[in-house]
Amino acid sequence: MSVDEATAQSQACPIVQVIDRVAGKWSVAILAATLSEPVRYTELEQAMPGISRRMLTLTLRNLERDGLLTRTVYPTIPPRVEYLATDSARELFTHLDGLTDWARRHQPDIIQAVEEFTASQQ
Amino acid sequence: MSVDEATAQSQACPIVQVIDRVAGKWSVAILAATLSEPVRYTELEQAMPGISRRMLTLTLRNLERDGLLTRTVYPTIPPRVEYLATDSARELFTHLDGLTDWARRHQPDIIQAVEEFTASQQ
DNA sequence: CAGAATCCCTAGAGATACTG
DNA sequence: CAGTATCTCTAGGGATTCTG
Repeated sequence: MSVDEATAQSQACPIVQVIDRVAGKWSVAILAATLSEPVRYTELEQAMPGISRRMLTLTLRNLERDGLLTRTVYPTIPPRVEYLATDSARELFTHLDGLTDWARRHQPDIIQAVEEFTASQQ
Repeated sequence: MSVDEATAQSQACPIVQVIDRVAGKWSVAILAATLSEPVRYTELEQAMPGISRRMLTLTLRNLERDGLLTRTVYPTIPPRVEYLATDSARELFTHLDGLTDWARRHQPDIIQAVEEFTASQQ
């Protein structure tokens, strides 16, 4: 691939779109938690140690907006809201497996590269 | 996968590590441009329309630090510096193809989902 | 040519308190 | 229970200027 081709591809690049959609600090974790079964708001809050209500709600809204998550409200008292990943999100996750493998295989290399680089900067 | 399993996986999650490494605004584009041949600093600057020198240098340094890019200095006058993606980065990119396919296939769905969601918020 | 240094501004994210 | 509403802080990123 030439530099120009790379540039053109990067502009409307599908990969960039995927990354943008999933780059949030909690997005992947929340999707992973809702892949196989509906999960309630409070369950998610407990499953994500350290997340604030604000970020939980914001991330859920974004995922719902992008069609990666469905939000189902049961109008009971007290209210009950369940979140479930869509087929689209499940399919996305199958493609993430390749990346996961890469990360696992190259983790030592990366750590070493970072150490060497840091050392070379004194 | 249970909620707890998803949580545990998300903590030291390899996927999160990959995303963190590639989530920068210009990282993927720069890697793509240097995949097949060494590219000079100025060539990169011209190939990435809109990038500032600051971000170009910062992104290059991060990629170099993570072992995804090599930086070769030719001590000539004027100086000449070439950047080239490593094998590690090239292998990473093969795994990005799956994501690219997903993005291309689901682009219409996502656009529609966003439109419907926006509409439903009045 | 290939950067380093500086200033600034905004979006992402945390903490806390309030509510249908 | 499942959210809003504020306030705040930091890091990512842009614009501009300086230099070996």
